[in-house]
Amino acid sequence: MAKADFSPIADTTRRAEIVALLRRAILTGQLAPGQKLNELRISEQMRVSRAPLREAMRELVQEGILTSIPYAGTFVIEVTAKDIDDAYSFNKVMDELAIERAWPLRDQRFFDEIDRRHEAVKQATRALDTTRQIETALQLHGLIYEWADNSVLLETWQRLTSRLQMYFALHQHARNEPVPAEDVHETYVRLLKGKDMRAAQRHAREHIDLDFEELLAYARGLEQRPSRGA
Amino acid sequence: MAKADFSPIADTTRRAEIVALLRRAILTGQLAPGQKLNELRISEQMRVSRAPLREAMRELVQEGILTSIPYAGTFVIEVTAKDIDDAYSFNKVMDELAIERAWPLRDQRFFDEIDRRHEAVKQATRALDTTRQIETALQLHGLIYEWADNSVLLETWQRLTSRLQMYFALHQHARNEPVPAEDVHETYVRLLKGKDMRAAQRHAREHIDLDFEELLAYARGLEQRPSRGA
DNA sequence: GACAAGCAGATTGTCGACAATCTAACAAGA
DNA sequence: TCTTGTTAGATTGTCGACAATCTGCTTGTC
Repeated sequence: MAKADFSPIADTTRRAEIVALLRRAILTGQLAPGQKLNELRISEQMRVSRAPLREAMRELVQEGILTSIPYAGTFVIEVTAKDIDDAYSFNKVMDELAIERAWPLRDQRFFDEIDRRHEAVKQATRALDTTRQIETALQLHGLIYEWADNSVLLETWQRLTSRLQMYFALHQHARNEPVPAEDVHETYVRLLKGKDMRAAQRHAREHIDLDFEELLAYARGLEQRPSRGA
Repeated sequence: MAKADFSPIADTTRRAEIVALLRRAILTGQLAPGQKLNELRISEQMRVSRAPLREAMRELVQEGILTSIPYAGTFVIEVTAKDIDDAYSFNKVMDELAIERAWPLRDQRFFDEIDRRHEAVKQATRALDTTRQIETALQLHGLIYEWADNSVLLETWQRLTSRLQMYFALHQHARNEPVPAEDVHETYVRLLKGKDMRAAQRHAREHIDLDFEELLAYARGLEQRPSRGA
Protein backbone atom coordinates (compact mmCIF):
# COMPACT_ATOMS: atom_id res chain seq x y z
CA MET A 1 0.00 0.00 0.00
CA ALA A 2 1.37 3.39 -0.98
CA LYS A 3 1.75 5.71 1.97
CA ALA A 4 -0.02 8.95 1.11
CA ASP A 5 0.77 11.40 3.92
CA PHE A 6 -2.14 13.71 3.28
CA SER A 7 -2.10 17.07 4.89
CA PRO A 8 -5.28 18.13 6.68
CA ILE A 9 -8.06 19.51 4.53
CA ALA A 10 -8.18 23.27 4.37
CA ASP A 11 -10.53 25.04 6.76
CA THR A 12 -13.39 25.85 4.47
CA THR A 13 -15.19 28.38 6.55
CA ARG A 14 -15.28 32.01 5.56
CA ARG A 15 -14.28 32.83 9.12
CA ALA A 16 -10.93 31.07 8.80
CA GLU A 17 -10.13 32.81 5.55
CA ILE A 18 -11.08 36.16 6.99
CA VAL A 19 -8.79 35.55 9.95
CA ALA A 20 -5.94 34.77 7.60
CA LEU A 21 -6.60 37.85 5.47
CA LEU A 22 -6.89 40.21 8.42
CA ARG A 23 -3.85 38.79 10.16
CA ARG A 24 -1.78 39.18 7.04
CA ALA A 25 -2.98 42.75 6.57
CA ILE A 26 -2.00 43.62 10.13
CA LEU A 27 1.31 41.80 10.21
CA THR A 28 2.47 43.33 6.95
CA GLY A 29 1.54 46.79 8.09
CA GLN A 30 -1.28 47.31 5.61
CA LEU A 31 -3.36 48.12 8.64
CA ALA A 32 -1.50 50.59 10.81
CA PRO A 33 -1.40 50.42 14.61
CA GLY A 34 -4.28 52.24 16.19
CA GLN A 35 -6.36 52.05 13.06
CA LYS A 36 -10.04 51.29 13.48
CA LEU A 37 -11.61 48.40 11.62
CA ASN A 38 -14.99 49.37 10.23
CA GLU A 39 -17.07 46.21 10.11
CA LEU A 40 -19.49 47.29 7.43
CA ARG A 41 -16.81 48.55 5.09
CA ILE A 42 -14.59 45.48 5.46
CA SER A 43 -17.48 43.04 5.14
CA GLU A 44 -18.54 44.76 1.92
CA GLN A 45 -15.01 44.71 0.54
CA MET A 46 -14.68 41.01 1.30
CA ARG A 47 -18.23 40.25 0.07
CA VAL A 48 -19.05 38.63 3.37
CA SER A 49 -21.63 39.31 6.03
CA ARG A 50 -20.64 40.83 9.32
CA ALA A 51 -21.19 37.67 11.36
CA PRO A 52 -18.12 35.68 10.26
CA LEU A 53 -16.10 38.89 10.12
CA ARG A 54 -16.93 39.69 13.72
CA GLU A 55 -16.10 36.16 14.82
CA ALA A 56 -12.78 36.46 13.04
CA MET A 57 -12.08 39.74 14.78
CA ARG A 58 -12.86 38.17 18.14
CA GLU A 59 -10.17 35.59 17.47
CA LEU A 60 -7.61 38.20 16.58
CA VAL A 61 -8.47 40.15 19.70
CA GLN A 62 -7.64 37.10 21.78
CA GLU A 63 -4.54 36.58 19.69
CA GLY A 64 -3.44 39.96 20.92
CA ILE A 65 -3.07 41.95 17.72
CA LEU A 66 -6.46 43.62 17.85
CA THR A 67 -8.13 45.34 20.75
CA SER A 68 -11.83 45.88 21.19
CA ILE A 69 -13.80 48.54 23.02
CA PRO A 70 -17.52 47.77 23.31
CA TYR A 71 -19.72 50.00 21.17
CA ALA A 72 -16.66 51.96 20.10
CA GLY A 73 -14.87 49.64 17.74
CA THR A 74 -12.04 47.22 17.18
CA PHE A 75 -8.56 48.59 16.61
CA VAL A 76 -5.14 47.39 15.62
CA ILE A 77 -3.04 47.38 18.78
CA GLU A 78 -0.75 50.31 19.46
CA VAL A 79 2.93 49.55 19.80
CA THR A 80 4.85 51.16 22.61
CA ALA A 81 8.55 50.92 23.31
CA LYS A 82 7.74 49.04 26.49
CA ASP A 83 5.73 46.45 24.59
CA ILE A 84 8.72 45.74 22.41
CA ASP A 85 11.05 45.73 25.37
CA ASP A 86 8.81 43.30 27.25
CA ALA A 87 8.56 40.99 24.28
CA TYR A 88 12.30 41.19 23.83
CA SER A 89 13.31 40.31 27.36
CA PHE A 90 10.70 37.59 27.55
CA ASN A 91 11.89 36.13 24.28
CA LYS A 92 15.43 35.91 25.57
CA VAL A 93 14.45 33.61 28.40
CA MET A 94 12.14 31.57 26.23
CA ASP A 95 14.87 31.06 23.70
CA GLU A 96 17.26 29.67 26.23
CA LEU A 97 14.57 27.30 27.44
CA ALA A 98 13.65 26.21 23.92
CA ILE A 99 17.24 25.52 22.95
CA GLU A 100 17.80 23.58 26.14
CA ARG A 101 14.77 21.39 25.54
CA ALA A 102 15.25 20.94 21.82
CA TRP A 103 18.96 20.23 22.12
CA PRO A 104 18.86 16.51 22.98
CA LEU A 105 16.05 15.95 20.47
CA ARG A 106 17.94 17.17 17.42
CA ASP A 107 18.09 14.53 14.72
CA GLN A 108 18.59 14.33 10.98
CA ARG A 109 15.13 15.72 10.29
CA PHE A 110 16.01 18.70 12.47
CA PHE A 111 19.19 19.40 10.55
CA ASP A 112 17.41 19.03 7.21
CA GLU A 113 14.63 21.32 8.31
CA ILE A 114 16.92 24.03 9.63
CA ASP A 115 18.77 24.07 6.31
CA ARG A 116 15.53 24.23 4.41
CA ARG A 117 14.30 27.19 6.42
CA HIS A 118 17.64 28.92 6.26
CA GLU A 119 17.50 28.56 2.50
CA ALA A 120 14.03 30.11 2.47
CA VAL A 121 15.35 33.16 4.30
CA LYS A 122 18.21 33.54 1.87
CA GLN A 123 15.88 33.24 -1.07
CA ALA A 124 13.52 35.89 0.28
CA THR A 125 16.52 38.09 0.88
CA ARG A 126 17.72 37.66 -2.70
CA ALA A 127 14.23 38.40 -3.98
CA LEU A 128 14.17 41.63 -1.95
CA ASP A 129 10.86 40.52 -0.46
CA THR A 130 11.09 42.09 2.98
CA THR A 131 7.75 40.79 4.22
CA ARG A 132 8.65 37.25 3.31
CA GLN A 133 12.10 37.78 4.75
CA ILE A 134 10.68 38.58 8.17
CA GLU A 135 8.27 35.69 7.92
CA THR A 136 10.90 33.13 6.99
CA ALA A 137 13.37 34.40 9.56
CA LEU A 138 10.79 33.90 12.28
CA GLN A 139 10.03 30.44 10.97
CA LEU A 140 13.71 29.59 11.09
CA HIS A 141 13.82 30.85 14.61
CA GLY A 142 10.68 28.93 15.52
CA LEU A 143 12.23 25.58 14.73
CA ILE A 144 13.73 25.19 18.18
CA TYR A 145 10.29 25.72 19.66
CA GLU A 146 8.73 23.12 17.43
CA TRP A 147 11.44 20.71 18.43
CA ALA A 148 11.30 21.41 22.16
CA ASP A 149 8.35 19.04 22.51
CA ASN A 150 6.35 21.25 24.83
CA SER A 151 2.93 22.35 23.63
CA VAL A 152 2.66 25.28 25.99
CA LEU A 153 6.08 26.59 25.04
CA LEU A 154 5.28 26.28 21.34
CA GLU A 155 1.92 27.95 21.71
CA THR A 156 3.44 30.81 23.63
CA TRP A 157 6.01 31.28 20.90
CA GLN A 158 3.37 31.32 18.21
CA ARG A 159 1.44 34.01 20.03
CA LEU A 160 4.56 36.05 20.45
CA THR A 161 5.49 35.55 16.81
CA SER A 162 2.46 37.47 15.62
CA ARG A 163 3.52 40.49 17.49
CA LEU A 164 7.19 40.19 16.63
CA GLN A 165 6.33 40.00 12.97
CA MET A 166 4.23 43.10 13.34
CA TYR A 167 6.99 44.97 15.10
CA PHE A 168 9.61 44.11 12.53
CA ALA A 169 7.28 44.88 9.63
CA LEU A 170 6.57 48.24 11.20
CA HIS A 171 10.23 48.90 11.53
CA GLN A 172 11.00 47.94 7.97
CA HIS A 173 8.13 50.05 6.77
CA ALA A 174 9.42 53.04 8.62
CA ARG A 175 13.00 53.11 7.59
CA ASN A 176 12.09 51.90 4.12
CA GLU A 177 15.50 50.46 3.48
CA PRO A 178 15.11 47.46 1.22
CA VAL A 179 17.03 44.70 2.99
CA PRO A 180 19.90 43.82 5.25
CA ALA A 181 21.55 41.87 2.48
CA GLU A 182 24.03 40.25 4.81
CA ASP A 183 23.20 36.76 6.00
CA VAL A 184 22.91 37.21 9.73
CA HIS A 185 21.70 33.69 10.36
CA GLU A 186 24.80 31.82 9.23
CA THR A 187 26.32 31.64 12.69
CA TYR A 188 23.01 30.85 14.37
CA VAL A 189 22.43 27.87 12.13
CA ARG A 190 25.99 26.62 12.50
CA LEU A 191 25.81 26.75 16.29
CA LEU A 192 22.48 24.98 16.41
CA LYS A 193 24.01 22.18 14.40
CA GLY A 194 27.12 22.07 16.58
CA LYS A 195 27.97 20.55 19.95
CA ASP A 196 28.10 23.53 22.28
CA MET A 197 24.65 24.27 23.64
CA ARG A 198 25.77 27.14 25.83
CA ALA A 199 27.34 28.85 22.85
CA ALA A 200 24.12 28.47 20.88
CA GLN A 201 22.12 29.99 23.71
CA ARG A 202 24.54 32.83 24.07
CA HIS A 203 24.49 33.63 20.38
CA ALA A 204 20.71 33.43 20.15
CA ARG A 205 20.52 36.00 22.88
CA GLU A 206 23.08 38.32 21.37
CA HIS A 207 21.80 37.98 17.85
CA ILE A 208 18.33 38.90 18.96
CA ASP A 209 19.81 41.81 20.81
CA LEU A 210 20.96 43.45 17.63
CA ASP A 211 17.64 43.35 15.85
CA PHE A 212 15.79 44.46 18.92
CA GLU A 213 18.04 47.38 19.67
CA GLU A 214 17.14 48.87 16.33
CA LEU A 215 13.50 48.18 16.91
CA LEU A 216 13.56 49.80 20.31
CA ALA A 217 15.26 52.90 19.02
CA TYR A 218 12.58 53.16 16.38
CA ALA A 219 9.75 52.64 18.86
CA ARG A 220 11.16 55.21 21.27
CA GLY A 221 11.08 57.65 18.40
CA LEU A 222 7.41 56.87 17.89
CA GLU A 223 6.55 57.62 21.50
CA GLN A 224 7.03 61.34 20.87
CA ARG A 225 4.48 61.73 18.11
CA PRO A 226 1.81 59.09 18.66
CA SER A 227 0.24 58.38 15.29
CA ARG A 228 -3.45 57.69 15.46
CA GLY A 229 -4.38 55.32 12.65
CA ALA A 230 -5.01 56.68 9.14
CA MET B 1 -10.65 68.86 44.07
CA ALA B 2 -11.37 65.37 45.39
CA LYS B 3 -9.52 62.69 43.48
CA ALA B 4 -11.97 59.94 42.60
CA ASP B 5 -9.92 57.14 41.00
CA PHE B 6 -12.76 55.54 39.12
CA SER B 7 -12.26 52.07 37.80
CA PRO B 8 -13.29 51.39 34.21
CA ILE B 9 -16.97 50.80 33.58
CA ALA B 10 -17.94 47.16 33.34
CA ASP B 11 -18.23 45.59 29.90
CA THR B 12 -21.94 45.49 29.39
CA THR B 13 -22.20 43.34 26.33
CA ARG B 14 -23.92 40.00 26.40
CA ARG B 15 -20.83 38.55 24.80
CA ALA B 16 -18.62 39.46 27.75
CA GLU B 17 -21.05 37.95 30.22
CA ILE B 18 -21.33 34.79 28.19
CA VAL B 19 -17.56 34.48 28.10
CA ALA B 20 -17.44 34.77 31.87
CA LEU B 21 -20.22 32.24 32.35
CA LEU B 22 -18.75 29.69 29.99
CA ARG B 23 -15.24 30.10 31.35
CA ARG B 24 -16.47 29.56 34.87
CA ALA B 25 -18.43 26.48 33.83
CA ILE B 26 -15.36 24.99 32.21
CA LEU B 27 -12.87 25.91 34.90
CA THR B 28 -15.04 24.53 37.67
CA GLY B 29 -15.59 21.29 35.82
CA GLN B 30 -19.30 21.79 35.21
CA LEU B 31 -18.44 21.17 31.60
CA ALA B 32 -16.28 18.09 31.34
CA PRO B 33 -13.28 17.76 29.01
CA GLY B 34 -14.26 16.52 25.59
CA GLN B 35 -17.83 17.61 26.04
CA LYS B 36 -19.53 19.19 23.07
CA LEU B 37 -21.16 22.60 23.38
CA ASN B 38 -24.50 22.67 21.61
CA GLU B 39 -25.04 26.25 20.46
CA LEU B 40 -28.81 26.13 20.23
CA ARG B 41 -29.27 24.54 23.61
CA ILE B 42 -26.90 26.88 25.41
CA SER B 43 -28.28 29.97 23.71
CA GLU B 44 -31.79 28.99 24.77
CA GLN B 45 -30.71 28.34 28.33
CA MET B 46 -29.00 31.71 28.52
CA ARG B 47 -31.87 33.45 26.71
CA VAL B 48 -29.48 34.81 24.16
CA SER B 49 -29.20 34.47 20.42
CA ARG B 50 -26.46 32.38 18.89
CA ALA B 51 -24.47 35.34 17.54
CA PRO B 52 -22.98 36.61 20.81
CA LEU B 53 -22.64 33.04 22.04
CA ARG B 54 -20.61 32.06 19.02
CA GLU B 55 -18.40 35.11 19.37
CA ALA B 56 -17.83 34.23 22.99
CA MET B 57 -16.90 30.69 22.03
CA ARG B 58 -14.43 31.98 19.47
CA GLU B 59 -12.69 33.87 22.25
CA LEU B 60 -12.46 30.82 24.45
CA VAL B 61 -11.10 28.79 21.57
CA GLN B 62 -8.27 31.28 21.23
CA GLU B 63 -7.86 31.24 24.99
CA GLY B 64 -7.10 27.56 24.64
CA ILE B 65 -9.82 25.96 26.75
CA LEU B 66 -12.16 25.18 23.87
CA THR B 67 -11.38 23.61 20.53
CA SER B 68 -13.40 23.95 17.39
CA ILE B 69 -13.86 21.67 14.40
CA PRO B 70 -15.68 23.29 11.47
CA TYR B 71 -19.18 21.94 10.93
CA ALA B 72 -18.65 19.41 13.70
CA GLY B 73 -18.79 21.48 16.85
CA THR B 74 -16.91 23.17 19.64
CA PHE B 75 -15.60 21.06 22.49
CA VAL B 76 -13.99 21.49 25.87
CA ILE B 77 -10.33 20.58 25.45
CA GLU B 78 -9.19 17.12 26.41
CA VAL B 79 -6.55 16.90 29.10
CA THR B 80 -3.64 14.54 28.59
CA ALA B 81 -0.85 13.80 31.01
CA LYS B 82 1.57 15.42 28.59
CA ASP B 83 -0.45 18.63 28.56
CA ILE B 84 -0.15 18.84 32.31
CA ASP B 85 3.51 17.93 32.21
CA ASP B 86 4.18 20.59 29.60
CA ALA B 87 2.35 23.23 31.58
CA TYR B 88 4.19 22.17 34.70
CA SER B 89 7.71 22.34 33.31
CA PHE B 90 6.94 25.59 31.52
CA ASN B 91 5.55 27.08 34.67
CA LYS B 92 8.70 26.28 36.59
CA VAL B 93 10.85 28.38 34.30
CA MET B 94 8.32 31.17 34.17
CA ASP B 95 8.13 31.29 37.93
CA GLU B 96 11.84 31.76 38.29
CA LEU B 97 11.72 34.54 35.76
CA ALA B 98 8.76 36.23 37.41
CA ILE B 99 10.34 36.12 40.86
CA GLU B 100 13.59 37.48 39.49
CA ARG B 101 11.85 40.41 37.80
CA ALA B 102 9.41 41.14 40.60
CA TRP B 103 12.04 40.90 43.35
CA PRO B 104 13.53 44.40 43.14
CA LEU B 105 10.09 45.92 42.66
CA ARG B 106 8.60 44.64 45.90
CA ASP B 107 7.28 47.46 48.06
CA GLN B 108 4.78 47.97 50.85
CA ARG B 109 1.85 47.56 48.47
CA PHE B 110 3.30 44.22 47.41
CA PHE B 111 3.56 42.98 50.98
CA ASP B 112 0.05 44.17 51.79
CA GLU B 113 -1.34 42.52 48.70
CA ILE B 114 0.38 39.20 49.30
CA ASP B 115 -1.06 39.09 52.80
CA ARG B 116 -4.49 39.95 51.50
CA ARG B 117 -4.42 37.16 48.95
CA HIS B 118 -2.98 34.71 51.40
CA GLU B 119 -5.84 35.53 53.71
CA ALA B 120 -8.32 34.88 50.90
CA VAL B 121 -6.88 31.42 50.40
CA LYS B 122 -7.12 30.63 54.07
CA GLN B 123 -10.69 31.84 54.19
CA ALA B 124 -11.70 29.68 51.22
CA THR B 125 -9.99 26.77 52.88
CA ARG B 126 -11.90 27.30 56.11
CA ALA B 127 -15.15 27.61 54.14
CA LEU B 128 -14.42 24.28 52.45
CA ASP B 129 -15.01 25.99 49.11
CA THR B 130 -12.63 24.03 46.90
CA THR B 131 -13.36 25.96 43.73
CA ARG B 132 -12.65 29.25 45.40
CA GLN B 133 -9.63 27.73 47.06
CA ILE B 134 -8.07 26.91 43.72
CA GLU B 135 -8.98 30.31 42.38
CA THR B 136 -7.49 32.22 45.28
CA ALA B 137 -4.36 30.09 45.39
CA LEU B 138 -3.71 30.88 41.74
CA GLN B 139 -4.32 34.56 42.41
CA LEU B 140 -1.81 34.46 45.22
CA HIS B 141 0.63 32.81 42.93
CA GLY B 142 -0.08 35.32 40.18
CA LEU B 143 1.06 38.25 42.26
CA ILE B 144 4.69 37.87 41.26
CA TYR B 145 3.62 38.03 37.63
CA GLU B 146 1.63 41.17 38.17
CA TRP B 147 4.61 42.73 39.87
CA ALA B 148 7.19 41.64 37.31
CA ASP B 149 6.28 44.62 35.13
CA ASN B 150 6.30 42.68 31.87
CA SER B 151 3.08 42.64 29.89
CA VAL B 152 4.00 39.58 27.84
CA LEU B 153 4.99 37.60 30.89
CA LEU B 154 1.79 38.54 32.68
CA GLU B 155 -0.37 37.72 29.67
CA THR B 156 1.29 34.36 29.28
CA TRP B 157 0.65 33.60 32.92
CA GLN B 158 -2.98 34.53 32.63
CA ARG B 159 -3.43 32.21 29.68
CA LEU B 160 -1.72 29.42 31.55
CA THR B 161 -3.83 30.10 34.63
CA SER B 162 -7.01 29.14 32.83
CA ARG B 163 -5.69 25.74 32.10
CA LEU B 164 -4.08 25.23 35.48
CA GLN B 165 -7.34 26.06 37.19
CA MET B 166 -9.09 23.54 34.98
CA TYR B 167 -6.54 20.86 35.74
CA PHE B 168 -6.73 21.34 39.47
CA ALA B 169 -10.52 21.50 39.45
CA LEU B 170 -10.59 18.25 37.51
CA HIS B 171 -8.30 16.70 40.02
CA GLN B 172 -10.34 17.84 42.99
CA HIS B 173 -13.50 16.67 41.30
CA ALA B 174 -12.02 13.24 40.75
CA ARG B 175 -10.71 12.41 44.16
CA ASN B 176 -13.61 14.21 45.79
CA GLU B 177 -11.68 14.85 48.98
CA PRO B 178 -12.91 18.08 50.47
CA VAL B 179 -9.76 20.04 51.16
CA PRO B 180 -6.09 19.93 51.99
CA ALA B 181 -6.72 21.73 55.23
CA GLU B 182 -3.06 22.38 55.86
CA ASP B 183 -1.78 25.79 54.87
CA VAL B 184 0.79 25.00 52.23
CA HIS B 185 1.41 28.62 51.31
CA GLU B 186 2.84 29.78 54.61
CA THR B 187 6.44 29.19 53.59
CA TYR B 188 5.94 30.57 50.09
CA VAL B 189 4.61 33.84 51.43
CA ARG B 190 7.32 34.12 54.05
CA LEU B 191 10.07 33.58 51.49
CA LEU B 192 8.61 36.11 49.08
CA LYS B 193 8.69 38.68 51.86
CA GLY B 194 12.25 37.75 52.85
CA LYS B 195 15.68 38.61 51.55
CA ASP B 196 16.84 35.43 49.81
CA MET B 197 15.62 35.44 46.25
CA ARG B 198 17.25 32.15 45.34
CA ALA B 199 15.49 30.45 48.23
CA ALA B 200 12.16 31.82 47.08
CA GLN B 201 12.75 30.54 43.59
CA ARG B 202 13.76 27.15 44.85
CA HIS B 203 10.74 26.84 47.07
CA ALA B 204 8.35 27.98 44.35
CA ARG B 205 9.68 25.24 42.17
CA GLU B 206 9.45 22.56 44.81
CA HIS B 207 6.09 23.61 46.11
CA ILE B 208 4.65 23.46 42.65
CA ASP B 209 6.23 20.09 42.25
CA LEU B 210 4.10 18.58 44.97
CA ASP B 211 0.78 19.69 43.57
CA PHE B 212 1.75 18.72 40.09
CA GLU B 213 2.94 15.28 40.98
CA GLU B 214 -0.51 14.45 42.23
CA LEU B 215 -2.08 15.95 39.18
CA LEU B 216 0.15 13.99 36.87
CA ALA B 217 -0.58 10.73 38.60
CA TYR B 218 -4.26 11.46 38.22
CA ALA B 219 -3.93 12.36 34.55
CA ARG B 220 -1.88 9.26 33.78
CA GLY B 221 -4.70 7.24 35.25
CA LEU B 222 -7.10 8.97 32.87
CA GLU B 223 -5.04 8.03 29.85
CA GLN B 224 -6.15 4.42 30.18
CA ARG B 225 -9.88 4.94 29.94
CA PRO B 226 -10.40 8.08 27.86
CA SER B 227 -13.75 9.54 28.85
CA ARG B 228 -15.64 11.10 25.97
CA GLY B 229 -17.71 13.97 27.31
CA ALA B 230 -21.19 13.26 28.66
C1' DG C 1 -25.41 -10.93 5.52
C1' DA C 2 -22.31 -7.18 3.71
C1' DC C 3 -21.95 -2.99 1.54
C1' DA C 4 -22.92 1.26 -1.03
C1' DA C 5 -26.40 4.90 -2.06
C1' DG C 6 -29.49 7.91 -0.50
C1' DC C 7 -32.46 10.12 2.62
C1' DA C 8 -34.02 12.51 7.00
C1' DG C 9 -32.73 14.98 11.23
C1' DA C 10 -29.87 17.73 13.70
C1' DT C 11 -26.22 21.15 14.02
C1' DT C 12 -23.10 24.56 12.42
C1' DG C 13 -22.11 28.54 9.25
C1' DT C 14 -23.90 32.65 7.11
C1' DC C 15 -27.03 36.29 6.05
C1' DG C 16 -29.89 40.56 6.26
C1' DA C 17 -32.50 43.45 9.39
C1' DC C 18 -33.37 45.66 13.78
C1' DA C 19 -32.03 47.57 18.45
C1' DA C 20 -28.70 49.78 21.48
C1' DT C 21 -25.07 52.80 21.92
C1' DC C 22 -21.70 56.25 20.79
C1' DT C 23 -20.00 60.64 18.51
C1' DA C 24 -20.22 65.05 16.96
C1' DA C 25 -22.65 68.98 15.69
C1' DC C 26 -25.82 72.35 17.08
C1' DA C 27 -28.92 75.06 20.08
C1' DA C 28 -30.16 77.14 24.55
C1' DG C 29 -29.10 79.12 28.81
C1' DA C 30 -26.04 81.01 32.55
C1' DT D 1 -17.71 82.38 26.25
C1' DC D 2 -18.42 78.30 28.50
C1' DT D 3 -21.39 74.73 29.80
C1' DT D 4 -25.30 71.75 29.24
C1' DG D 5 -29.11 69.49 26.72
C1' DT D 6 -30.72 67.74 22.29
C1' DT D 7 -30.67 65.53 18.07
C1' DA D 8 -29.14 63.21 13.78
C1' DG D 9 -26.01 60.11 11.81
C1' DA D 10 -23.03 56.40 11.94
C1' DT D 11 -21.43 52.14 14.01
C1' DT D 12 -21.58 48.27 16.96
C1' DG D 13 -24.39 44.56 19.28
C1' DT D 14 -28.09 41.29 18.80
C1' DC D 15 -31.69 38.70 16.69
C1' DG D 16 -34.33 35.27 13.89
C1' DA D 17 -34.24 32.80 9.55
C1' DC D 18 -31.97 30.40 5.82
C1' DA D 19 -28.13 27.65 3.64
C1' DA D 20 -24.39 24.30 3.98
C1' DT D 21 -22.62 20.40 6.11
C1' DC D 22 -22.34 16.31 8.93
C1' DT D 23 -24.24 11.93 11.10
C1' DG D 24 -26.80 7.94 11.44
C1' DC D 25 -30.33 5.24 9.66
C1' DT D 26 -32.82 3.10 6.10
C1' DT D 27 -33.13 1.00 1.78
C1' DG D 28 -31.86 -1.59 -1.99
C1' DT D 29 -28.66 -4.56 -4.33
C1' DC D 30 -25.26 -8.20 -4.75
